[in-house]
Amino acid sequence: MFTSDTGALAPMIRKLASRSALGAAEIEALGRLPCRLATGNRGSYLIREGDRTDTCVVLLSGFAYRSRISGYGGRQITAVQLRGDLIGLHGDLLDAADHSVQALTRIDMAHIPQQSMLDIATQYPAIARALWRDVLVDGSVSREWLLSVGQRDARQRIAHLFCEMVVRQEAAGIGAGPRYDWPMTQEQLGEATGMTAVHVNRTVQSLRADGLIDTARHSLTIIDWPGLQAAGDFKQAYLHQPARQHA
Amino acid sequence: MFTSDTGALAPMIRKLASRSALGAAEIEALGRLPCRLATGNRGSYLIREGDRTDTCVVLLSGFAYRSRISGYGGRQITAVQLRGDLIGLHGDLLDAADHSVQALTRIDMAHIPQQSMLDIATQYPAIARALWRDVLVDGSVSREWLLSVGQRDARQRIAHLFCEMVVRQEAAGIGAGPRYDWPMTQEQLGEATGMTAVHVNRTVQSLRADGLIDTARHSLTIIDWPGLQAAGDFKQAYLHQPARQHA
DNA sequence: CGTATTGTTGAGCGTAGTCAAAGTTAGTGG
DNA sequence: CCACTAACTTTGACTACGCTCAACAATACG
Repeated sequence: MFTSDTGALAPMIRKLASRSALGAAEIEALGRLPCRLATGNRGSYLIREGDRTDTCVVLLSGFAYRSRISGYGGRQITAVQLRGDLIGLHGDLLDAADHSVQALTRIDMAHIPQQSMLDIATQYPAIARALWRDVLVDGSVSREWLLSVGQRDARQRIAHLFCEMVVRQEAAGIGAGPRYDWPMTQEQLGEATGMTAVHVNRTVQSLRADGLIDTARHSLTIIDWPGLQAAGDFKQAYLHQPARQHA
Repeated sequence: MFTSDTGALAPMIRKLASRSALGAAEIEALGRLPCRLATGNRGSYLIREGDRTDTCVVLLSGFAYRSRISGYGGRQITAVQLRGDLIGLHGDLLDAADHSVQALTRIDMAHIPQQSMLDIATQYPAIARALWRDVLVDGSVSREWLLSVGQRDARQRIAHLFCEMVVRQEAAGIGAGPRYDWPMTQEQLGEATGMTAVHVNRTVQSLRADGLIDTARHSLTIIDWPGLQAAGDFKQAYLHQPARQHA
């Protein structure tokens, strides 16, 4: 069931190691984690709200989003995850998953037994620190999203999310051009920013008209990076990542 | 500097033990954590954005809030913390604090060296699990706030926050009447819900007029608990706590 | 090539924001 | 203990950002 597929977890290890100091022993131990590989289609659930599970999931390729739905049917996307991201560290620590995670594109993922994660964290304090750091950064991103939705206007929200995705994709080693993968529909962009799809459309058009970006179906092209950052009130400190290289 | 003040950390231990299974050894070890006690006045900073610290803070009494400020001056309160809550587990795991934490009332707190927390978590896996669980619940609450601000209208947001504070105060063993401490001004309530103080005021008045609550300067009285829950679209599952007793 | 999904446009509306001032409560110092 | 001041709450009039509804165009996909 769970095998130790050498190299499969590389995207996760790369991410952890890029943010925390890990020695050869730790990296090797992470590589030996038992895991079960799987793929998912667009829209498929990695975790369903209410689920009880004893594994956690690592996204190996593609994009996914976390969401929760209000009692009146409004869906809020609370985070976007990309290659290397750890998802559902909750495992059996919580009674039930409090939100869903769904694939935004076709994805590859790995399931790792929760107990193995806890064990490896106990055995290697450096790994425990890396996992803690990872979760703390997720919390910081979550707070920034709340700041955006609570305090910024439509234009800033959209531009800010564009900036975040660009910086995170670069950090994850996905694309580096002015052109980036863009996995979300305008409807989903609205669910992430607390806006309707119609208003998202008008806002994106305004950013295009101002020469900041260009969009095609599944891609986002950055035309004026400083301008986009300014339009989105974007300061990348909250991502706790090294600065984006190209101007 | 750091002493092991027996019993001082009781509110934190109580909270951890109420959510996770901890044995006598773990509870004793938590009680032996070195800590430095301090008090703070309303408005004082427990953590300031940009700070670098090697301690984490435990709130022993009173209320505090986390906030981050946009480049245009908008302040978003991202969480409210009460007695027993762990604050700033980040310590030296992150380069710098990405948000501030300020006292909402006069508070008592304890500073614990970050390294002591990591050590005790390494030594006692059950404590590691309890701390993980604590952080995961914080994440769930954060997502719910994002859902509120992104998808719910003014009335729902305010009512929802009232409900959350009531349930959490009960869980923390603070008050149990229909009357609860209410530490926030309407201005702050607006900063928490992404609304202006003026609109908060009108919304609170509407909840009062509908016979759901009553408010006085520093207290909130629940008149119609089921009605308030309905008005706030409140389901407490996201708090991952036992159900509130009284109807 | 046909159909479903996604993106775009327009008109009208409503929730929440803005600005400004008055009323009320709490806190402070004489 | 009272007077004064600062902080907080309340009210009113007006504005505007973003929503709703509805239709149509373009694109992806089977």
